[in-house]
Amino acid sequence: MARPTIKSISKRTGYSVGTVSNALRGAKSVKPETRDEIQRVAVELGYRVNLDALKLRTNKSYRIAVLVGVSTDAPDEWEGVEFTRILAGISSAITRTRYELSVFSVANSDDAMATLDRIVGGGLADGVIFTATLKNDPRIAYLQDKGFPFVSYGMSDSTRPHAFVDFDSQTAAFDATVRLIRLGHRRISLVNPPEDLIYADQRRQGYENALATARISTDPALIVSGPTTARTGKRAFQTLMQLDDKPSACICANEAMTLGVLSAAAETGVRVGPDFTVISTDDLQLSRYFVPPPTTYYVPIEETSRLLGEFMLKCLDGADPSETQKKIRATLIERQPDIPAPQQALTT
Amino acid sequence: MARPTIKSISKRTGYSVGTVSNALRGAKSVKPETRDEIQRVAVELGYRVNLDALKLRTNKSYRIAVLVGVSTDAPDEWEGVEFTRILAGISSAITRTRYELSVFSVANSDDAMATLDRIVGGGLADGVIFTATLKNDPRIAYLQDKGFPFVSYGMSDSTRPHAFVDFDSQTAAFDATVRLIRLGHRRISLVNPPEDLIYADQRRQGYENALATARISTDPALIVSGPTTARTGKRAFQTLMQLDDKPSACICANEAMTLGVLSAAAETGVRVGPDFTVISTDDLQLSRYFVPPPTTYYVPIEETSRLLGEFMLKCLDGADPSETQKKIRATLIERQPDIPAPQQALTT
DNA sequence: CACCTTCATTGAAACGTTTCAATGAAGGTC
DNA sequence: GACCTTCATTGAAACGTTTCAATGAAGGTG
Repeated sequence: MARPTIKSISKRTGYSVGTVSNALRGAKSVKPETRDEIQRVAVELGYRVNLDALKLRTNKSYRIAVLVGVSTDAPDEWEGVEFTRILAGISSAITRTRYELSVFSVANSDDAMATLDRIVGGGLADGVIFTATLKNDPRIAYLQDKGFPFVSYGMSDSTRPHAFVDFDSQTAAFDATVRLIRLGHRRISLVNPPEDLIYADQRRQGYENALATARISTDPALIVSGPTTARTGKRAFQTLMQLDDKPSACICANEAMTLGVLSAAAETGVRVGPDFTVISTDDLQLSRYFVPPPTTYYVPIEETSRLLGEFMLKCLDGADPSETQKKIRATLIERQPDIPAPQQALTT
Repeated sequence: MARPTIKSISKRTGYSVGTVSNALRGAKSVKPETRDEIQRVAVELGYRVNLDALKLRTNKSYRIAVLVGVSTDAPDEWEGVEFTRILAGISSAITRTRYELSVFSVANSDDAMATLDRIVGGGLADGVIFTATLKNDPRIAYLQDKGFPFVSYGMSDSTRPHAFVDFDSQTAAFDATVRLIRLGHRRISLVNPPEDLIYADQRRQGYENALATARISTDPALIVSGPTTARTGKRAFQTLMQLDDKPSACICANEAMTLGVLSAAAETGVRVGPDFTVISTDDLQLSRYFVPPPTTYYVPIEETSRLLGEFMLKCLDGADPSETQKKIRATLIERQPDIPAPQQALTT
């Protein structure tokens, strides 16, 4: 028994396929009773629309592409991004629509561009979602140029407005820095993601603003950046401990980096807490299990990702960018008592 | 300028669409020179096959569905599964084929079954990949019943053979247990995933075999199971420390659980190393940054996942199950010196 | 009653492929 | 030269939708 089609329903009810099609989509032109009857029969027969035919006809793909970056810089390292959550968030937003999620795994920028070209040129999706916006992001330039709908996780420096969901890194970094200054810290390190990411700048800005407000001079040596992995965190800590004037605290960009810093501190014999303070930024609430658990700025990734999906739908509906932009504030989770900065510099 | 179709090529070359279609697929019935000419023009025009039309006609979807489980039991907890890697692995296997990846996020078993029904009944994909096989897995029963191609990550207890890639949990658990016994441990705990998972049994089997070989009696109180999260690890450790006869070591099912155990140990004041030994199982090489870094059994998830993709393609090609089954052995990574078990029991 | 509107329905074309029976040209055999 | 094969190509149907101009019935107006 073949899969029921619009034609089966037509035959069964006696209405033409045109009417059936209209009825199923609830068009106003169909008499309510007719519509109900047809829909009833459709359910009875277990009818499901054939997406391929639909797509062919309408030239829509009913598909949302998600670009998943899998870095080849550090293939063995965890980057602290839980795509499961991101996908679940997007997924929950598009449940009950006709849309499906297509995932494209990309290794680098060239790969991403080639993939976008396949998607746009080949009609593989109606819209794209991607993360980690760059300064002068070529993906955004390309998609805006093509007029192809997209939502980015992370704002951009593009002059033309577009849909995005962003974590307010600047405020989080500002708050974290202020917090440390209040505790008496003067030498504060910023453990940052790669410099070509937009949010690296946002974090730096927040950090520097806080220092400037407190009239503390900035020191470039205190800012370390690299892939958002534990390895980077570990190396960062080791490098910082080589300085003549060592920091007494650091602010990490994500959980993986925090883990690396803690690991390096433990190896070096630096006691996190009394000697050195670590502040994290969390996606997963994972850092509460670190030793010791650091104070953190938390952003609920799944909820955030749901917004990505919702904005995507709005975009596809032709919504104005102003309706599809949102900055998310982090929640502070205090895990360490407010230990004041050590009175004398670390001597390691 | 619209997207070029087979018809554009037909017009341009003068050959009929039928010939063009055949030529593009390299059918033998087309004269080589004709074929070359058509293919040249196709490239020239930037022709790309319209997948929707193709699918409609052939009734294939050229799509592989991946079920991503996102547990709602512990929505806030990290389950230690990096889907990015799994997707990247599968992705790399199907690059250069016509297949694409569709991701379906499912919350629980019912959800998974409903999703499968949509996929199979709606022709949303040609094959399915999913993880974490259960005892008496309803997904496997359903798919085998429908004769729908699938590859599972994890073997099953189904009586009919099917494609799978599995991590050899039993051997890893056996080896870990033997290792601890050699170090003098007699009270060894197994921190296990939920009991309905096939690999929970495999781990238990390996563990019990090792104990039996050493003529050490088993104690049900030493086996704790729950979602593969840090929370479970933490609670497990706390529970174990309530026992009169406490264990001196434990074997965790994944990195998240290990992290939880380490966290609980630190809070309880138990010194991991001298007082208590932790052995982990790694997907991500993340545990090397734990404090202290535990010895671990590592399985390279990305490579493993590539196999999932390759087996899927073979299945779709009608390969025999015997060609699409593989058990992966873990690699031992020793991170702790071989500290013998403490001579006297823990007193916490 | 002739005419116009409104409303519900129909029928056919179109989307871009694949597939397959039919066509016709070229070459071989007797 | 009549007949049969082989080979390359053609033309049209089919896949399951949506869309839109056309149809016709019912109701309203003068």
